[in-house]
Order: sequence, then structure tokens, then C-alpha cells
Amino acid sequence: MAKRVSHNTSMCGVARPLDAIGDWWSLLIVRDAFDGLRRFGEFQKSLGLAKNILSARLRNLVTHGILETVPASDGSPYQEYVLTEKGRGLFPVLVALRQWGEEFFFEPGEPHVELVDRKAGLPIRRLQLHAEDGRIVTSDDTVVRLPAAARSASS
Amino acid sequence: MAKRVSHNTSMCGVARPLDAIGDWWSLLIVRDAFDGLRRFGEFQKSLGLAKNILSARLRNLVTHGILETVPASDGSPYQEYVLTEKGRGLFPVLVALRQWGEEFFFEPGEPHVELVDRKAGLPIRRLQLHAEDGRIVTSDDTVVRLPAAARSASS
DNA sequence: CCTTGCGGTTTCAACTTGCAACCAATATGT
DNA sequence: ACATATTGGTTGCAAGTTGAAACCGCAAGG
Repeated sequence: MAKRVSHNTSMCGVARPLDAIGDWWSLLIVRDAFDGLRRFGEFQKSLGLAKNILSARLRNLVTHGILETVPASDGSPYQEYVLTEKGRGLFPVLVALRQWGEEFFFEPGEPHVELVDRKAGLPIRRLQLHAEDGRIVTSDDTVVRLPAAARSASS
Repeated sequence: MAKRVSHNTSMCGVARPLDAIGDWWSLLIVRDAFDGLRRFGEFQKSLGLAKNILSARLRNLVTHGILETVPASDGSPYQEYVLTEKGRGLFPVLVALRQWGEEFFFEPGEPHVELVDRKAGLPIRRLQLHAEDGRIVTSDDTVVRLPAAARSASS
């Protein structure tokens, strides 16, 4: 118990996010939150997971500032779980996952939900990586590099 | 044992990818693979996880077609693990996670590794979502929608 | 030979997961 | 007033998962 919340500075820029999210369920909760779900029961019905697990995951997401609880929007005496700014920052992660899923996990023609622009009703474009000058880059065109400070102390 | 490999059709476009990846370790393995790591020992040293776990995760990633084993690149009698096309498709997911991490998990000025364009040496741009017409959209501007076929059968 | 390095598998204790039962607070019917 | 349902949890417990450490097999080096 009393899990650490502050960032473990030994973790890298990919591991810290994963640690904060917690597990797969948490990411599905966040996805549902983007779809407008707010209530404990809504999440449970949507995901079909055990209540104790949902309870723990929601608490963890709140602890990490990804969700926050708000008193209630309708009259009911319960609380609701809504995305924080930080939580909304996860949107590209979910979109990237979804697009990867669409490309590799569905037969061509197999029906699947689509992410569409609300205004035009048309699908969202595929995510693309751009260099500073606007060129589209792939994983082959990039490297991870230490910051200047750390770099000067190594080989 | 004998885990299912074919897609569980009841899972959505976000859950299927998560299921295939397996867990957090797997994603970190894939990240290391993008950084050029190929050998069992390299992954183990980089991630510091138990050998049995690494073994299981690598096997799972191979089973799901994210990594594949190749005989050996140098003379050694061992095999190496390299990303498949499908595995390379995970790059945007990792970039999205990393960018989220950079924004919310590091103090301003705290040193962290950076993803840079190999040619220009400059950082990669922030991922952005574009509508079909090129407009930048946020989560508020999008909805998930059932495919036309399924849509006509509901409310 | 004997040892070292690599790439695992096996063993086993500790932890996590998740079903089911229970609990508490309000809402609703009679 | 009293029973009953609904919502949002917590608790108990069996089964599954994780991970540290020990072991194993093979090839190369001395």
C-alpha cells in the first residue's frame, strides 16, 4: 500500500507513462472516458470488469492525475470521474493504438468503429511523424539522443 | 497454455492491440528493438527484468507477429529478435507515449532523452491529429462511429 | 579438460487478479 | 412505515501470474 506517486527518476520517458497508467484496464477506462462515460456503473457495464478492480484502477488514475472526481452533474449523490488535462493528453496514444489495431488486427472489410471528425463526419487521417522541417519521417529516420548536458559527460 | 492467437472478434479496436502486445514489458522490449537491440542478453541488460519473464514476453511478441527470430547476424550460433512490419507499426504508439511523458512527467528543464530526426539532428514535431480536410482536431472534435452496415441496424 | 558466456527453463514464494458475497446510502414502490 | 431496488463500493478467498535465484545445455577459449 501507500504506493509512490512522484516520478521514479530512474525511469525513462516511455516507462514513466506506462507506470502511471497502471495497466490495460486503465487505458480502456480512459478510452471510455473520451467516449463520454463518467460513472462507476457506466465503466463497469462497458468494460465488464470486476468492481474491485475497477475501483482500484479508478483510484490509481485519480492518484496519478489522469482522472479527477467531480461531485455530480445530475442530482444524484454520487461522484463522477472525468479526464484532467493530463488525461486528455493521452488521446494521441489511444488514436495511435486504434490505428495500429485497424491496420493489423482486422480483415480488410471487417467492420470496426471508426474515429471521425465530428463536424465533417469523415475519418481522421492516419497519424504521421514530422521532422522539424515538415518532412514525414519513419522510425528509421530517427534516433533517441541524450540531452546536451548528459551527452558531454559520455563517450 | 496454447493461448489463442487469432483475434477475439468481440474485442474492440483498442483492446485487440493491447491484448496482442501483452504487457508493459513487451512495449519496452519493442522500444528497445527500435533502438537497435536484437539479442536476448541486450534486452535483459537494458530492461533489467528476470530472464524467465523476458523469455515469455519475447515468445509472446513473436507469436503475435510483432517480432520475428532471425538465425544470427554475426557468427554466433544464437538467434536474434527483430521487428516485423507489424511491429514497426507500433512506432507512433511509442512516440505518442513518449511525448505524453515528456509533457507531464518531467519538470521543465529536467533532462530526458529526445527523439531527433537523424538527418537534421532536430527534435521530431509533436504528434497532431488531422481531419480529412487537414484541420487539426482534438478529442473534443471527434466521435467514434459504427460502420455503416452496423449503424443501419441500431437506433 | 576446465571454465566462461550466452540463452534459456525450472522452482517456488510472494503478489495480483477477479468472482462472489457483503455492506451502506439513497430512491422507490405500497 | 416498511420492504426492495439501485448505485457504488469493500472484503474474502481461490486461482493465476510474477519474478528472483538456481539450474541446465551448448559452444568457444585457455
